[in-house]
Amino acid sequence: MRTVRHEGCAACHLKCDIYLTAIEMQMEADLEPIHIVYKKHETICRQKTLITHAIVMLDGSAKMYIDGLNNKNIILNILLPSNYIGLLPVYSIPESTYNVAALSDCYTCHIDIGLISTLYNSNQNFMHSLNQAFGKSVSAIMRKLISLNQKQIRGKVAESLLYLSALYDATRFILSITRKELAELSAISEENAVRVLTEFKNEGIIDMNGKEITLKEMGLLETISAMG
Amino acid sequence: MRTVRHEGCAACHLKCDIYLTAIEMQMEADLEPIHIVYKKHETICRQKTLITHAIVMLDGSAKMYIDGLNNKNIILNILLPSNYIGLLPVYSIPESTYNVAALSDCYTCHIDIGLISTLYNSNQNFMHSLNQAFGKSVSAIMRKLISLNQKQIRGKVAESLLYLSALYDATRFILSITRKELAELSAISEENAVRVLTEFKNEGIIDMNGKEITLKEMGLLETISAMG
DNA sequence: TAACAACATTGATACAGATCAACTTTTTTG
DNA sequence: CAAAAAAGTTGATCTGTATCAATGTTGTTA
Repeated sequence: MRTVRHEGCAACHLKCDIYLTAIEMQMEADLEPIHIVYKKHETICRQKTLITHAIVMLDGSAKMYIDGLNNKNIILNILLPSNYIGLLPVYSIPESTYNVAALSDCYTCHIDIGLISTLYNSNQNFMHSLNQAFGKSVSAIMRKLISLNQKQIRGKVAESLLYLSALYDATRFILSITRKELAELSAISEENAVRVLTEFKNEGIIDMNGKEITLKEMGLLETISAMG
Repeated sequence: MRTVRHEGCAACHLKCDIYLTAIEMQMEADLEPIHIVYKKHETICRQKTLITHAIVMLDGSAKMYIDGLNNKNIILNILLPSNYIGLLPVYSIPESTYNVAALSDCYTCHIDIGLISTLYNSNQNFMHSLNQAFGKSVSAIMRKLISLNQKQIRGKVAESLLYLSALYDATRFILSITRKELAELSAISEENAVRVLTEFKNEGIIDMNGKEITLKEMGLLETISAMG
């Protein structure tokens, strides 16, 4: 982890609503953003700790996950640039309900949560954009509740592959996560994640060598995911 | 289902924030509340349908649940008087992500969602109270995600019993749900729900005859729930 | 670049929980 | 109030998935 002095924040301007809103409200001087670089594997946010800053992803990718019972975590989603971390206090949740860890080196910008709340309360557009993001994550979690509970492993893996495909907006992509993490994203064991991948490969549904994966039969994957 | 003409709404005044806020904002005249009585088993809110009104529970109890894959639903929680249904549009989710069905005859009050949004936008206290409720439900769902995924059946049933105990604020209560619904609340099969209940009874952890349940060893139940 | 750690893969085994089946009890309703 | 439907119960069986074990591969670092 490396703290970088704020120098203009060109990146933030491009990647986050907070800046635009602060400027609009003539509160840019209050921002005092802190840029922090996290190395791969470092923890960016720890479950059950007090949230003092909202964090904007500027570069890199990270996993959002919750602690499971026997060291078995569940990955909720993958965070990419312009995603926010730590908005929960706006909704009266002072402590984080999830962890975030860097999947690659991550450039982030931290902004005092009190200022976020002020902007939220005084700017309706900003409020709506945060509410929308929050609302989306709620419906996403509900979907996940169903799939993790009722789909079997092939359906879960298919869903994860489709999720990653949508995330990278490509049917051929380099897996940014390990097999173990793919398993955590699907809430199954690592061994079964591998097994299903090879099954899919043998069935011609995907191509795979190492970290590079190509989804060949999107329709089939969607069926497998939907049927469970 | 029976629609009742609005006559003063004394019950609503007592049971909901919306009224107090509307009065404060001098918008009481805009409320146009509709009182609807649902009979046991009737659907109050259907997943994937457009939400036009917020609904306040005035009397009775209902289950909030999501459609599973093979007609296997998951009950998220039980709703009691003063609980709200259908606030999602405030967070830019136009369609319901869940169903609500009456567990007993339910007296409800429907209020146009547009008015709720207006109140939300113009009154910070109201906004905070809705945000707080929304935030709480998010953390509750996250907890459920873990428990439904990683606990085994004894842990799940113990958790459900503790949930009901907290809900009714009593260690001895009449189960308002069937065994099948207890199973859906725990995301296990009906048969296993019954089996675990009899196990708990034989082990002296609970007392049970028919619908009446007494939690005798709260500490033990908490351990079982926490351990999985 | 050698040594070690992390990651990936495959097969064999064990087990928790779903499903099936048969039956009893309670509740609903014509 | 009788008949039918819904709810509750128990045992036997089946199956999907976790776990264990062994081994290969890739990546990291001293």
